[in-house]
Amino acid sequence: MDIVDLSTLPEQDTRYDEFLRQVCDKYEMDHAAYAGMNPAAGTIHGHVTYGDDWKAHYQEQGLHLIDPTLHMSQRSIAPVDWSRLERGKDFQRVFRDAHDFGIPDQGITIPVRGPYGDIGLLSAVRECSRDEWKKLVPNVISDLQSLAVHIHDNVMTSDTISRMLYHPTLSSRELEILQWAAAGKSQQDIGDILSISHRTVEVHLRSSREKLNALTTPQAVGRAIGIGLIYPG
Amino acid sequence: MDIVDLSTLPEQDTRYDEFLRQVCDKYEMDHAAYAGMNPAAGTIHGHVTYGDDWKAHYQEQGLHLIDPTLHMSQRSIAPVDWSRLERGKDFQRVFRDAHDFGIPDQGITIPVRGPYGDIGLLSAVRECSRDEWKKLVPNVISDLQSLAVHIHDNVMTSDTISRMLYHPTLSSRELEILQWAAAGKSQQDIGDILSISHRTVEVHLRSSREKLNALTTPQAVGRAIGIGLIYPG
DNA sequence: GAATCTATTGGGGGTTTCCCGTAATATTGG
DNA sequence: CCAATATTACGGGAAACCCCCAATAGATTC
Repeated sequence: MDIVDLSTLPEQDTRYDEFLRQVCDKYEMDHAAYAGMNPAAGTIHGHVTYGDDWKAHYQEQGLHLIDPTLHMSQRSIAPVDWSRLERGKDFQRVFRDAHDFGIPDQGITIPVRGPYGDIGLLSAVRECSRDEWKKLVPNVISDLQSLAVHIHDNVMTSDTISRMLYHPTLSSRELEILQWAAAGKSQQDIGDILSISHRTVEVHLRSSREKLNALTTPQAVGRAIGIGLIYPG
Repeated sequence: MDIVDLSTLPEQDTRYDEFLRQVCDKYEMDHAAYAGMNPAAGTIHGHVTYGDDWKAHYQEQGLHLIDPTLHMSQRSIAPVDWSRLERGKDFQRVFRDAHDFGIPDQGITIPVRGPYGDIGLLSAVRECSRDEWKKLVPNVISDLQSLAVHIHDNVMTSDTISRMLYHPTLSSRELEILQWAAAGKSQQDIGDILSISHRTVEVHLRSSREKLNALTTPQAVGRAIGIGLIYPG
């Protein structure tokens, strides 16, 4: 999964970066970041107010693969305060590096999910005392929640992103066969059910995997269910 | 997809209903409703401040199958103001019935999604002039957004729901391995990751299949995601 | 009409999964 | 405490799956 820095795209205007800077100003944050991803499409894209040096380092090192703020937020419904993250190996790695670039480990990430498996993460960080932080968060969390929805909604409906996060369109045959696979049928079974060769079934499963960016059929079934394309058998 | 009225469950406390009533009071709404659904698991459950007569009518007529507020919100990231709904056949049907029970067609629904394909919808309605409504919404939308996340997070992590979605108990090892399978890893990969033999991995997958009553691993992954034991990789 | 996409079937061959065993340790219940 | 059950672990062999290739027919698009 590669990172795409949207600010480097020629056709991309800078309103998102400005938007994030305004968020910082208004809510007394040092930095703000938005990351959008679609596991099914295998994409990550982001806007940040961090310096270019940190952005470069983050991408070069592939820190997005281990970043605990991303991992945790992807599995949460509610906002995640970074103080609640596990202080594991990955945490040490990412935040030690971040510290070198002057980025604090005090922050919050708000996850927003769309209907196609897309996830938007709005993060805000601030270097200050623990007490100060604990007073600040309750006052801004509600607004940040709304802003997170707003920015993710905008990003997902913009042409630039929808081209990148194209949600997979499986053919009716592919969906039909994937649905039978989710129902526990073997390729041979499905072939018998649909009166086609099990070879053909395998072809459709393969194209389904490719479209869903899945390595295996179990993963494809999981993705398809997560997106709502099929139902659990 | 059947509806489950959580308030009728004996072991269910009434804090959600109280919560909704407080939302009404604080934000000057006539009624508030929360609906949680998991298309993957095929369940809908809800709390409402509407009268029992409307609840009964809604369930008897199966209005949830055509309710445009549900349909629209399921596909939206941002809150949906009911004034933006298409005035189609289904709309007429549902809101004509609702009107007979004293429920206005002026409202807003806020969708929240969790990592398992679960969707929470917080709706609030108020009978008032269009102008009044347009002034009210911007003032409360941010708070309602937060509340929607809060209530959905609570419902999804509550024991009540997990008891309703029949829950096989998979061992931590089985869940761990099933999660990796959902992430597209092969048995060999998983064995390497966990430093065990790929044979052992297969045994855990087999017992997972048995517990989930699944014939194949893709089906087991689908079931586990539908139940919320693991998340789509 | 040509190009493109989808659905279909097939061969050959390597890889993975699955079912059959065995067995040590852990946990639970009488 | 001991017995029953569950969990963890490993291996051989058969079955299923997955990937490479090619080929035909129908529908859609340009």
